[in-house]
Amino acid sequence: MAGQKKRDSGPDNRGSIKAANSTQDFTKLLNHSDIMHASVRIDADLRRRSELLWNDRSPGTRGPKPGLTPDDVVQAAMQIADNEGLSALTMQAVSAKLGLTTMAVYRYFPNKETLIDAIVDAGTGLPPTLNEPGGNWRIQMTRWSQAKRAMLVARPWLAELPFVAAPHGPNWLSWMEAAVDALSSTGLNSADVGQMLSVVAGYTRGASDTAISLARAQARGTSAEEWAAGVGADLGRAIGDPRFPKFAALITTPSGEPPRTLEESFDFGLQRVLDGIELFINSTKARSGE
Amino acid sequence: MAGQKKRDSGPDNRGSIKAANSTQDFTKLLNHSDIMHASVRIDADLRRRSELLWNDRSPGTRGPKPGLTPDDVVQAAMQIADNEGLSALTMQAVSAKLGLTTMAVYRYFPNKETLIDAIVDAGTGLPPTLNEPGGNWRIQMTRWSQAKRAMLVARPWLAELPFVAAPHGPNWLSWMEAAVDALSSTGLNSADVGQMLSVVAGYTRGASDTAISLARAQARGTSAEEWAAGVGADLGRAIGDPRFPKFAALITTPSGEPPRTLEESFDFGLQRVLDGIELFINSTKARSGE
DNA sequence: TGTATTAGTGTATTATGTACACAGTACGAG
DNA sequence: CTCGTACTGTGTACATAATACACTAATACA
Repeated sequence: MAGQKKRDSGPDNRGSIKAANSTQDFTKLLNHSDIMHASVRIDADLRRRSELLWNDRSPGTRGPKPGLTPDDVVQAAMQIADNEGLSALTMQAVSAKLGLTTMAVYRYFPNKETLIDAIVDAGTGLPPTLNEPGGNWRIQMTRWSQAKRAMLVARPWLAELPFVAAPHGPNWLSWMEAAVDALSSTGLNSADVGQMLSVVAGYTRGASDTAISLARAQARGTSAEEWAAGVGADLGRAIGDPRFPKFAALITTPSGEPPRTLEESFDFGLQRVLDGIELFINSTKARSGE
Repeated sequence: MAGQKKRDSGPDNRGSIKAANSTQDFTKLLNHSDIMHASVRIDADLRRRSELLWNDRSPGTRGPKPGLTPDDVVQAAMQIADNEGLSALTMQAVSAKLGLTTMAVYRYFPNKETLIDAIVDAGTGLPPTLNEPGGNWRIQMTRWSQAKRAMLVARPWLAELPFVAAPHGPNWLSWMEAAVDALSSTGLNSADVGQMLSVVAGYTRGASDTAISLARAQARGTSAEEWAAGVGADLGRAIGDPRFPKFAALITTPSGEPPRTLEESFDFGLQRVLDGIELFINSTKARSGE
């Protein structure tokens, strides 16, 4: 707590001051009309976490040199989450991997929550480059969505955390930037760009859940076959149950074509979503005077 | 462990046997072609949880009567999650609310994980009735999606758990049943119905994240204004940062119209998604004869 | 040079899940 | 009718984990 308070009250809070002035602008993005007051008290917990996430900690020249960088700690924590899952990510596991005592980790991150904020952003990573030659918004958003899904599947523990809840780190913002950039070429106004972004981002997140669940099972050592058999058996409880006739029929009716993979299914759904967006873009264009 | 093993090996495992026979059918729903083997070993952890979730525990006539029903325990646990959040849901809190010792709870649920499986399904509740007169698939799916979002917002702790991960309880299946029922009137084949379902369900889940995050903050005592100010300040870090020019422009450009509420924004996006689905339905109809 | 500052250690506390042994109760077989 | 078995609830004990606190040692600047 002591070290943390010191960091909190540092002189370096320009970010939040700047932001407070433009709060009302975000209501557009947040699409929430109740919140147009310019000087509401900011949620204290969020601000603290956000500052810890963004502020490069002041070097502080005195005393012994740290043996590690904060990024070393983040990398160790991420490896644990990758290899053994989020539940294995304990402060003791991190310190052991780093060859330190448990409490030494607290010199780098004031508590576990802050460390998790850090690995969420680090694990998110940077988006792929989208604006390659020959692309249009649709191709770019397809790549964006696929890349985001791949990122979530590669680190299934990311989806185990309350995700959209702030704080948002620089990597997360980079993903937003890339998508806004791609959607800007549609000619939509900024409100509609934000809207279309949230449609694609929403679909991407929600429709990745099944693949994320599989990835988590695989990280735990379960084979894809075992996982599928388990889910299948679970859903199979609908069969013969009078409460679920249509669903039971759905999963027992053979369809001619070979079944899609999870990824093909995601891509197929994504194209339906993009169809809907395209329809909107075209009708907006038509309406606003060709 | 002892009590649990007893329940595991009861004679009542018809569900899993039945399901094992039809595993290959689910591959269609799961859209995963790798998994067409009929007799793969089922993921042990999932099966145990699933059985505990579905099997009404055999009454067992001997001994003292239980003072409570399992549902009493579920209700108590849900109240705690509702009022104080998932992190306040401890076995001690549940037992205290019930007026029992901590270990007594273990007579009703062999471990915390199982209790959580139970409150997830209980918290999911039943879907609304969709097939009222004058509806079509689009109206019905709109209601379905809105209701599911409302359910998630009402119990934001549901989205804090790895959701799509099985086991799926009867209430969850009821939601599936309702959606499949609604989509059946489109004339799509079963594979496509499953596909459209996963598009709507995916969008619904993912696009609800922001509202869920707000709901969680509110449950914690943060006002909507504080939450929005915090998120706004957080996103505002993009302003002036050379890495995020487009995003910064997006959130600072004033738009003429009044901003949408979170709910309006969700609904608007949902209609774009349904537009895409409708396009697909129509083109499928056109292609297959008409 | 010495003092303030900081990195890392060691120990203690608290919260939590859960194993285990026991006490009391009530049904049903003898 | 009664006794043993199966079952509910209690009390205690323990392992894991987060983290507070006091301490040692190192090091740059006044």
